[in-house]
Amino acid sequence: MSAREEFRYRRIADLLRVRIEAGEFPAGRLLPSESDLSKAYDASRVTVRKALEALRDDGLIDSRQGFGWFVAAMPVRQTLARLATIEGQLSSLGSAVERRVLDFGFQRAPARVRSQLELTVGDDRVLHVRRVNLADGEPFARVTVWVPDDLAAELSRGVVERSTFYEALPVTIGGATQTIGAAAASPSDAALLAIPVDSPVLRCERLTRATDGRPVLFSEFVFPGHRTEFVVELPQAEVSVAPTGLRLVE
Amino acid sequence: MSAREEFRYRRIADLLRVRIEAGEFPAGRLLPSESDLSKAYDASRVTVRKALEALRDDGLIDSRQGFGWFVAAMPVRQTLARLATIEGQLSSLGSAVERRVLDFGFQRAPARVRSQLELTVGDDRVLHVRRVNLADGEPFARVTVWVPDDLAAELSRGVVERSTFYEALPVTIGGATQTIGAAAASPSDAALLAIPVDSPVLRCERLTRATDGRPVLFSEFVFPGHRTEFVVELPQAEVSVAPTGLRLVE
DNA sequence: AGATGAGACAAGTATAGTACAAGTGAGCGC
DNA sequence: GCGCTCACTTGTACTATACTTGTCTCATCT
Repeated sequence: MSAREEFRYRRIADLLRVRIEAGEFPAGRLLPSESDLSKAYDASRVTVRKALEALRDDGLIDSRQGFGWFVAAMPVRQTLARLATIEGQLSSLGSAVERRVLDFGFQRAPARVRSQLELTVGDDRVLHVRRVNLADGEPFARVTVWVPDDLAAELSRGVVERSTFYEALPVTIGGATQTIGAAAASPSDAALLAIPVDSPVLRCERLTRATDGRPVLFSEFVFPGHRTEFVVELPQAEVSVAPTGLRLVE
Repeated sequence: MSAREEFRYRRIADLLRVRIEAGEFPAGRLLPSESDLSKAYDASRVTVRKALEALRDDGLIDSRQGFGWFVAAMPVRQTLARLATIEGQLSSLGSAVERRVLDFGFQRAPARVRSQLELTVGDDRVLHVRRVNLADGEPFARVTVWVPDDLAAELSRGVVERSTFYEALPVTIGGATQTIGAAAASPSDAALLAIPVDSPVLRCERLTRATDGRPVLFSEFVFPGHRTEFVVELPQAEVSVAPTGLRLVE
């Protein structure tokens, strides 16, 4: 029994969180009533309430007196967190994550990278890092990253091996645009990922921007198709949770 | 057990919206009176009124005291089914979209579909539709869809060919979870999509839920890898809904 | 001392049902 | 034509009920 679940309300909160994040209750949807939940989880209303209040503190749900508990509209950050840290997902599942750096050095940016990072021809020196990520000793991704050199001053080969770029960069991440496509494994990627040449792979490109909109990171990921897949939550337009009797007065 | 029902007025509003958008009431046409509707839907006039007022807030209908409720002259096109229907993106880009239905019929759900749609072994009849989507005459997707049969009563082969499932289903879409993976083209898909066998394809599964959380649609998409890729926006602070879209690459 | 269980009560919401005021339009008598 | 009635409509306001959350009190257990 883990320390997190020492208390019943903690355990119930975790169970509810899983159900909500699994999409059983879309944003705006009412949860079962406190009395229903207390019956379902065989706990008192006090305990169920503490669990719900804990989830409200996390911003996952909200409530209105006489109405009920409903899922808050939030899912964007959730999605970013899940997509942004594939390594984190694996490590939280107990896998031993290892980053093996193959190339590390400064060079002039290839044309595609230069345009994506909005660099000029004269000022196009970038840090180029190519590495393989392994989970439990098995390769699961080949990652290539380009960083403008003025942001890469603090980076060393050791830092890149130990931490993610999002942690190592001296800027605050504002967002990213990612493309996901299918391709056939190139001979070099096939060798790195221990898969046959031309077998299907997921190929992703991601352009990450700082909060001021400046592109700070261009990365390419290649995942073996048989081992990986993306999960995307597609929230629908928010349902109104305003009281029906509410009306604007002049 | 208490699967708490969604609010009646919202359910009635959904039913009326479908009837209006299906053209049962042309623009300017009077709807049945509130008392008629309350008899027809076996609900009180207060409830019917709330449903109508919800539709008025959406700009779909309007009312005049002593006259009645009528369909608005220029009904605001509902932004509801915005869930990245690829067809919509293509048609908005000017491509001629065509849906060619290959299979259409009722059958028992395969085990995986049954569990995803949360059906029981006794109650597992589903509508199974397989089709090919074409843009400008070129195939760009093979789509297979399963719908619980109680939701498929209104669907016909013609409806499926003319409209998207999101428009045709008599429920309001609440959200969806989508997985994206890479695979090798099967012989049948290769033939349908006019690509070589074993060439890389994007394979997506999507479970769509109604606003009350009930799974209403399970679909599988296969896209040729060389022509298509997904674009995912990962904003961190913005509240904007970030739709996931599929983009054709040249 | 804090987590939990059980309950009572207040306040808010959705719905059903009823009643009445006010607006609309068709049909009537003139 | 005009004015009127009358049936029907929406707009609004209540009551009542069942259900919900919000907030207490008190007891029990570790």
